[in-house]
Amino acid sequence: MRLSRYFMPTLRDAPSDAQIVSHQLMLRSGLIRQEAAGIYAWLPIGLKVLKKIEQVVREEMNRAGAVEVLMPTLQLADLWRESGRYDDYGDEMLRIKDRHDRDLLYGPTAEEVIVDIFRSYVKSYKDLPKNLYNIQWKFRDERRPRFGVMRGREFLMKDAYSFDIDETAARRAYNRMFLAYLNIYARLGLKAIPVRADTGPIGGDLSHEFIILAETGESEVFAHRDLVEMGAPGPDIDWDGDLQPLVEQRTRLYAASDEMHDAARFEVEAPEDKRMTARGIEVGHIFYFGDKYSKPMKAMITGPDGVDRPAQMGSYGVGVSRLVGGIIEASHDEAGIIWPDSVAPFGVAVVNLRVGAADVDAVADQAYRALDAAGLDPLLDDTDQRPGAKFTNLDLVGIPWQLIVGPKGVAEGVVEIKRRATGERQTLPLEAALKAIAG
RNA sequence: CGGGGCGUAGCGCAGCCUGGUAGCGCAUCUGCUUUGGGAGCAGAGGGUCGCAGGUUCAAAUCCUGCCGCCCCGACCA
Repeated sequence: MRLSRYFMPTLRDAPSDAQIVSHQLMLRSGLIRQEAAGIYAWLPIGLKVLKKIEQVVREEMNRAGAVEVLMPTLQLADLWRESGRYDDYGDEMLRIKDRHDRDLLYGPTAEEVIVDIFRSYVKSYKDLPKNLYNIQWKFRDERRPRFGVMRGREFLMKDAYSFDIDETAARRAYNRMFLAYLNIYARLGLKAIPVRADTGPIGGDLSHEFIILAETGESEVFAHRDLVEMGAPGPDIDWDGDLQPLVEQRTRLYAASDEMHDAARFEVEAPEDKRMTARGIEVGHIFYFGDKYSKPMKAMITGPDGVDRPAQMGSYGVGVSRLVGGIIEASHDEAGIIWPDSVAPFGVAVVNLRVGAADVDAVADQAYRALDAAGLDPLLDDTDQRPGAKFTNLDLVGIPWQLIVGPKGVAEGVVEIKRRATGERQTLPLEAALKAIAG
């Protein structure tokens, strides 16, 4: 992409509405534009990042055996009357009427719709297990939207729903999601901690929130240090096998957010040098809720004994749009965003420092074509701004590499490369520079 | 939903107290000079001062109502 033809409106000053760093950086680097409280338009590079995160989530869900669908944003109120939630949900639900005066709503979540789909096709235990997910915009009319996309009213969420014949099988489904989530966050360059979450009236221990570590995070986490260092299980586990040991390895170590924290237990379960207190952002939540929806909505499964039982369900959410802000909170410096390679809007920026000088243009072009051919999705800065402005902007936007082509270097047959994350620079011949970036 | 704050050019702000020609920086446009970390000079354009009503000879400024946005708290991907 040529920057001169692109749309990447950066701002020198952050709009005063934005208070937290990720929100300021998202506005300044032209990722989003606010249209109303908690409602944002996604501009080109913001959209690219969002799509990349979405794709990571999709790949890991698929790997864990989930199957993608796409449910509508608008849902029928009647389905919610069946589950009993229509009246309970309150003002957070955006209610709409169509021209026939029929009650609709903009979905804040999709349990009702997925149960409606599931029940109309699946009747036998032989068709289980099933895990269906979608990545779709949700709307919750929050009392107080804030923190930019971290707490918007309209947000992109991956929500998965598992269906099983009994609780034992449902636990297996839960375990798959538990481990898949750790892999997702690891691929996004994040350190995530699964913490036990309140299960509400259902009870049991099958609910976890995933909190990514960021100094500016909104909630406090207390965890055994080994849990953080243990990291993700990786993609090459046997997803159909017994995952319980891998999950237990991680759930037996102490981890709690402030509302569930028990200081006395923390001291017993973690030796002093292993006790970690940090700030974080909740970016995922998984739980098992049995027949809470399948029972009232009559999603019945016939078992091997010929008896019908409501499907045992779980649901699993990842805040995709929230992760954009979360990654920035976890990874930035004074100059701007530092994207992990896996989600960066462009892999590398080719910086032409003297647009119009034939020899410089030629080298920049050559570098751009080579990086494009190598699949690095390069951005060619062919604008007529001064060098300082280009560097400042590219640092702000956080493109992982800069390949800098200037008249001095070209005269000597070299270019410069700079790694955004570390600031490390190297001056070397073009071929070597391309190799260093393309790996 | 309780408490607090703010709406003046695309962005950041001053002016309001004490009513009297709407300003500054950045950005934008034109020209010249510049060009390795947000250039310099000269010129230009851009505003129903959130909206409505009121007071007044006169309202960005004072009064009333409404709307929008932000922050703190209780709730959430």
